[in-house]
Amino acid sequence: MEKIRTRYAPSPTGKMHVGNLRTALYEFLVAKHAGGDFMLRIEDTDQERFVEGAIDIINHTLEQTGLYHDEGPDKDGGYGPYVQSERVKTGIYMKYAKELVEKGEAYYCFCDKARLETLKTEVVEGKEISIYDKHCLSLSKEEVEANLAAGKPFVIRQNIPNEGTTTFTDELYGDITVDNAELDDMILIKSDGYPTYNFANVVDDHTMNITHVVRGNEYISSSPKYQRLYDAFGWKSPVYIHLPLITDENHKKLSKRCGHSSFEDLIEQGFVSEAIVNFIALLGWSPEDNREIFSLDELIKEFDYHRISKSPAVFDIVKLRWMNGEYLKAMDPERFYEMAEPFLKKAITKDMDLKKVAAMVKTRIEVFPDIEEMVDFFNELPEYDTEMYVHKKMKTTKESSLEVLKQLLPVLEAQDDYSNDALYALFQNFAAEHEYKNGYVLWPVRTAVSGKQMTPAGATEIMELIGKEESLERIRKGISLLGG
RNA sequence: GGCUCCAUGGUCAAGCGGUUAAGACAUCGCCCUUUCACGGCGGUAACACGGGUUCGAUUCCCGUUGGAGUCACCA
Repeated sequence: MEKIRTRYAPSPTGKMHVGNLRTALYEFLVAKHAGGDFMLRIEDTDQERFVEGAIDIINHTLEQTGLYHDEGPDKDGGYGPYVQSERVKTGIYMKYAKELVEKGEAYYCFCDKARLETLKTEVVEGKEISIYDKHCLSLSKEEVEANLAAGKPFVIRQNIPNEGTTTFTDELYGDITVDNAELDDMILIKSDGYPTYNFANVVDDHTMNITHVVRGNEYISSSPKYQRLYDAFGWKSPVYIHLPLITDENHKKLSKRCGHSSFEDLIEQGFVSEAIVNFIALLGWSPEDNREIFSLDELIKEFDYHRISKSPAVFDIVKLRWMNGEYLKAMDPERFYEMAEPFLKKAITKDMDLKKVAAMVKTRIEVFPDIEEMVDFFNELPEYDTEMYVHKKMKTTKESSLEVLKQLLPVLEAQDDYSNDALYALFQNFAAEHEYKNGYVLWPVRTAVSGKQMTPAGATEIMELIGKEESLERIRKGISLLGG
């Protein structure tokens, strides 16, 4: 059995789209599950769309997500170069294109833009549709030579017959057959001498010995053309695995507009890479059991590509948030603190034990930016409505709260130990003495001391953190707000 | 519009001829609790429709409808 080789072949055009990341992940998983090799190849044949720094983003993202490659621009495995613009220089694409021309499977085309324009007839949803009319196929060898000699710009097109059908096989979708008449004579070599993606992809996958081609569903309709290329060369076609699309909540292809379409967006929004990887792994694939939390290593172990589904999946950010929360809860406290620190410092400028605050918040947030709103009251008592003192279950009212707070004030003033335990004991005693329920006294205290409807901690923990002076001040403020 | 693909709750999804049609997120309720959250328990909620095939269809076939993708000198 030959060793499985997959490749991730991104174009350096900007951020890492989550769809692309999922493709990379599945390619990685398909290879690694079978002990195969995962390769990185940069497809930069479109100089116009090239974005400076995009290759760094690709490398950085792969590193951050743990999708290490066995071969790539930085790791020669004997199949290099691994960047298409460098491969162009070796003449490989032109060589193979000419081979096709000789076989009659491709031909030179000298049609200019203006003529091509006239071929565009139908306009559907703003898109012009055209099929090349094989005009240049009828050129004689002499005419072609003459044009070439005259330095006339040319492209090389694939020659697809108008009759018959073409079939290719996808591992998931089975056999897919289309009429050849539907297939356009696509351009293999552009007038700038660069190959198109369509051509370079086939040539490279074959020459780099790729066994499994894993790619997005959007390529399914051009796959028959690639199949014809393999057949024309007499090459064995790879195993195709087309992945279902990832869509937004409107079931449309994920776009930049939705704000969380790229890995970078997600990281910026406070998600951790492990959670992102875990989540997108489950977008279009499910394990045999009901497990949902997977490390990358566990995914490698469990990933059977036959269980990839065929229907598109909505990218549900709400579920991602939940999953991220699960990762945060399970995270090593040290690492959590490190990552939470910037957000804590943004909300709390006073001197305070931030590690304790971090611990409070760890099990209650889903993404890091949640922290700010949750802890800002530590820094400064917010304006609040005295209605918050009213709690049905605790049986507190504004009046009862005022009463309790007033009774408590001297006791708290006399208290020097403001540790959580000591304070809690104090409140319990106080409650017992006055035959109050715990909540009856703790609710107003917590409200006074936090000014918030909900807090990541109880009254006593809050008081321990802000200290005696600040606690007393806030309670006095409460008393005065309540009219006492 | 042509072609291709897809179709189980709001979402991710299991199922691969006979099931009370799993599970997770979300949602709702209860419990726990010094509030909220966490956690625990429970509830609501799905096989798009119509024909076949079959003793029996969510499952197989055909059609309808719906959705998506694609139709570049972009990938």
